[in-house]
Amino acid sequence: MAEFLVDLKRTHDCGALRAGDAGKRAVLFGWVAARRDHGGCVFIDLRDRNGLTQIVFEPETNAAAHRQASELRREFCIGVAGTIRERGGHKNPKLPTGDIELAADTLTVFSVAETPPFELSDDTRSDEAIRLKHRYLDLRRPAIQKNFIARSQIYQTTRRYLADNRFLEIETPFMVKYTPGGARNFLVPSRLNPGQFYALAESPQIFKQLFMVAGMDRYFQIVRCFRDEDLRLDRQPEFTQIDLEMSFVTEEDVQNVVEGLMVNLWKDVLGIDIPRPFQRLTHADATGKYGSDKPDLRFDLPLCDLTEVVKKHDGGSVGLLQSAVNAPGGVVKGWRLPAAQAKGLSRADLDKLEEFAKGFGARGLARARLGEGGAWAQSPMKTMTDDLRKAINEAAGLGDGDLVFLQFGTKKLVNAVLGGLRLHLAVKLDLIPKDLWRFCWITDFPLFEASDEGKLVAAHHPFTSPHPADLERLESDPGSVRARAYDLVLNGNEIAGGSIRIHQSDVQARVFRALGLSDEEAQAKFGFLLEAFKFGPPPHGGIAAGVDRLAMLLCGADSLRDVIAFPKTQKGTDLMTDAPGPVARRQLDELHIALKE
RNA sequence: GGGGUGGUAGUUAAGCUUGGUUAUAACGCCGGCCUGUCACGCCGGAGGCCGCGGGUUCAAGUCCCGUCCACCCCGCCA
Repeated sequence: MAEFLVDLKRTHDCGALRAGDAGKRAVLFGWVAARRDHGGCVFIDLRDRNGLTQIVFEPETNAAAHRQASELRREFCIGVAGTIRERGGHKNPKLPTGDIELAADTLTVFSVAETPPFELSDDTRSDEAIRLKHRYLDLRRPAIQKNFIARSQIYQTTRRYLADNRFLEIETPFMVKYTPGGARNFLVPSRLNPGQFYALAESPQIFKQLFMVAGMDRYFQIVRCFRDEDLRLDRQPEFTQIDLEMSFVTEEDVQNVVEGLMVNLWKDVLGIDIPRPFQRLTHADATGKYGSDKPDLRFDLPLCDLTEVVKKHDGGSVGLLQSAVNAPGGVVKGWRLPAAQAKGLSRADLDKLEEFAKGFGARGLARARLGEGGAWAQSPMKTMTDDLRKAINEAAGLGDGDLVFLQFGTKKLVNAVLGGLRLHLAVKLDLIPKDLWRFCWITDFPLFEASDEGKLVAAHHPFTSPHPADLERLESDPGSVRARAYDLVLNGNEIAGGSIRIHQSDVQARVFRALGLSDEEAQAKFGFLLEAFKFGPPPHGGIAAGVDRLAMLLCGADSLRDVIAFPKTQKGTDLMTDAPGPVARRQLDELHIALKE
């Protein structure tokens, strides 16, 4: 008797067979996706990662196999052998293999399966927690498998494209020295060095710059990074980046390489041609017009700066506006929602939006609906002078039935609220066109931003090169200095970020000083890099792109978790393995760690 | 650290506003029938610590307090 795997080798996968194969013998392996037992004959939908093939067991073909088939259940792993047959009048146009079926004469059950804990269909509505607990089953779903097939293509395309462009793939350590600043690090205790810790690398930043010092010229790596920060829909504590660095380049050179990569990815994964060059927006324009440094450009609806108008009218008798524009750095901005869209919002909806605004730390959300002759209805700012109201109507281009939202305060808050509102309502009112890929480079980021304590911190990282034209203001007006940094934004998602680095030690010293870092501190934190830069560093720059986010967008997935094989929950746990978990006291002792009582 | 949503058979949900007989349905599961289904169909059946702990009450899935878990957002993510 012929034995499966030994004599009966797999001849086709479950998505391969077509009408032209009729009459051939075939051996298929896979999982039982569905069973339809008619008593007289038994149909099995056999599934593997390539598709579904209908298997039919009939008593006249092989009575024993037919009997055996009625014992099959969902998710049994089986092998079948038989003859491929055209289905005649019973074709299934919904299946690529629907013209044929395999009339099985031989069946083996490799393993049985318990009833799955959730429905394994593509459109399963089962709670994600239970699917994560049995992730290996969730990963059997064709819709999920499709994501990982696409993700694999992303790796293939990236390696081919970057190799073609003379990049070397070189690895960097995950276990590194802790350097302060930036994301919180996961720490790894050192058994051999009591009281000492490694950090898991949040990025290969410093190492890749050292590759440039070493003359590697062009480096890339598809690399895991670790950040111990709170999770989001689009943020996991360990994530993958396409990290690259190039010597003797300007920002345009780096951007060209990345644009080429994106064009190749969209072509290979989706078969879509993305036009080049990508749009470019300065950071000032992006935050000014859209209130965000990662604007979704699939729709416009820009914000409008009303600071000067309000100033000119001295607050228009509205005390809050008056004090807002008189405060240092205070701005007033508005956002117009045209009448056609605004009519979809009831008064109760607007009240809910106020709660939404408060979520960003706003004290409220002033809004008005334009009525007859530019009058404001449903507005809390009753005391506003007609002059200011008219001036705002004109500045914001307000017409009959339009809604206008006003926000005042610090630039950061105003942009967060109105930019957030713009996005929130676009989703709610379905204003975002589908199947649109709006890539955009955000350029000219500020080099520094103010920390909570009012100190300057690096907006990107401390090795980012200042804009040469702004160098002279590094000491006198550091807040105005632009960085040679750039982000690639796609449909409102930051998918890559990078910069031209500092390679002159005098400039680096001035940046450290601006950051309030003494020579000793700089030496203690980044001494090895500064030391390396004494030995002829080339001008260089690079970028890192988030593979998980790219995969999410390319797959049309709603969540990063749908494109990561074994993702963490929002609390950073793994529901399948139950990580993180406690360890024995003995292990802690070995690591020289004492638990706080 | 803050705000919000949810947790009821294996799964997905209803019931909770207004406490009151045996907690309801669909899918799945088990048994029977069925030779052309493909979300097969028909008949029958089993399946529940209503997340957990406390409280109020004659009585709690339902009201109150606490807690755990999952998800979304803000802060955070150089």
